[in-house]
Amino acid sequence: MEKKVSNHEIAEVFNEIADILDLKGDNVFKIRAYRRASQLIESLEKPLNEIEELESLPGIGKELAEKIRILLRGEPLPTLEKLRKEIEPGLLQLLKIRGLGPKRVKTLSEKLGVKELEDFKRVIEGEEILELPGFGKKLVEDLKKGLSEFQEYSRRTRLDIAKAEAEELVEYLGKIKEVLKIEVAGSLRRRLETIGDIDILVTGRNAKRVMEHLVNYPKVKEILAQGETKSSVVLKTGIQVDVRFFAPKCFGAGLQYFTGSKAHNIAIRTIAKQKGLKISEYGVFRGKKLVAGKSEQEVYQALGLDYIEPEMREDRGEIELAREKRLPRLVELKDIKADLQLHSNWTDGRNPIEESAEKAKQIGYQYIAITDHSKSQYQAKGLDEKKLLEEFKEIDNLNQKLKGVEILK
DNA sequence: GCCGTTTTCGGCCCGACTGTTTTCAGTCG
Ligand SMILES: Nc1nc2c(ncn2[C@H]2C[C@H](O)[C@@H](COP(=O)(O)OP(=O)(O)OP(=O)(O)O)O2)c(=O)[nH]1
Ligand SMILES: [Mg+2]
Ligand SMILES: [Mg+2]
Repeated sequence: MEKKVSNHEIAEVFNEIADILDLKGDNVFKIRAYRRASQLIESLEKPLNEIEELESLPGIGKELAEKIRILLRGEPLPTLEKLRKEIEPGLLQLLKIRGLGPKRVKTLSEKLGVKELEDFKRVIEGEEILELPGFGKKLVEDLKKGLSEFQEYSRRTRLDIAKAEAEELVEYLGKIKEVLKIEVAGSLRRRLETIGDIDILVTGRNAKRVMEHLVNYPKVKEILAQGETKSSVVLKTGIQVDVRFFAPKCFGAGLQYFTGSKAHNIAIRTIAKQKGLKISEYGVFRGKKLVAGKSEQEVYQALGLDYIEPEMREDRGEIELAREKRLPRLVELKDIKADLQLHSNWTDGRNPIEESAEKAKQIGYQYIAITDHSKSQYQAKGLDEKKLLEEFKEIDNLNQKLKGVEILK
């Protein structure tokens, strides 16, 4: 039987290639091409082996398509095999430590013979490291913190957990009068399933005051950076929070930037450039003149694009659709008309049927279906014939009683 | 490595914060 190679595995390969090239100091644009491909593949819903024309994917050309085909066949990739021999493989994990990028890892490797994590743990406690160019006392202290976070926390957080954490922080931030408006941005706003960090955008009168308020949040464990427009902290849960402050006149451009994704940003900035414009988080500019920035709609409009919902901003073809006015309408909560899979407290469900029906009506459902287990599922308190008929009777009665929602059985 | 109604070669997004820097590299968003 043929071994199935997942999109994730292929994305990992391209990311590893990018990391190795980075350590070797290779061409930054080539590295970006590998990283972009990795990100794209990670975000695809369809398995790569079901995609007819790999070259039609944005950022996938002849070379990468061929490499994907090799990997899909389950064969080793010569490029990767060769690159792996050129560096110490143990160095790759060091890149995940905050504060350690390719240049510093390279220095540690060349000057102190660091080959892997264990070596780094040793030299970070020693004196030699302070002799290295660019490695001062403060940096070494920061790297120690980066190391302990790397060992302590998992890399990404589930959306629901991050969302709750973000809402709590937003409420706290809003307490001071200098804050006018707060928006959650980044992958949380794009509703990815997992979140790398919480990105929050604030507008108001006094940036300094806002940043002071942020670092005084009781759940802050560590301050990574605190500047005039941008600060980063780590919460006690290990989740990182990035906060950016903007004046109201560039709030839209700021939100557009901070929502991302990175690939989407690069794509729209490239389009702007072709049109003789420049986009940054401060607005859309023609020369020095600000032409858009108050709202996100303005930003997209300035590029001749329809507004793109955050959930679609992944540079997977949404920009082309926006240009052609062919973007799909996303399903919203109000579009959901029914729930056809509900258990009740007649079996293993938590709520009485009436409560579920009332709630359904409240959130705008037209009908629900009760699908309790039958007696073949005795471990889930499945109903026998007699009980089932009794339940049907209750449902009939409820349907008489309740208006505006129907219960199916 | 990718890409193109300005290009098939020569570009490739733009900016903030920090430390050790005497003018900016490195890392990160
Ligand atoms: N233009 C531009 N914007 C960037 C870049 N890196 C990050 N951004 C913007 C877009 C991102 O969505 C946003 C927040 O950065 P993050 O690193 O937190 O990424 P994001 O939240 O998308 O994903 P995450 O779940 O945190 O890994 O900042 C960049 O290199 N260029
Ligand atoms: Mg983020
Ligand atoms: Mg972030």
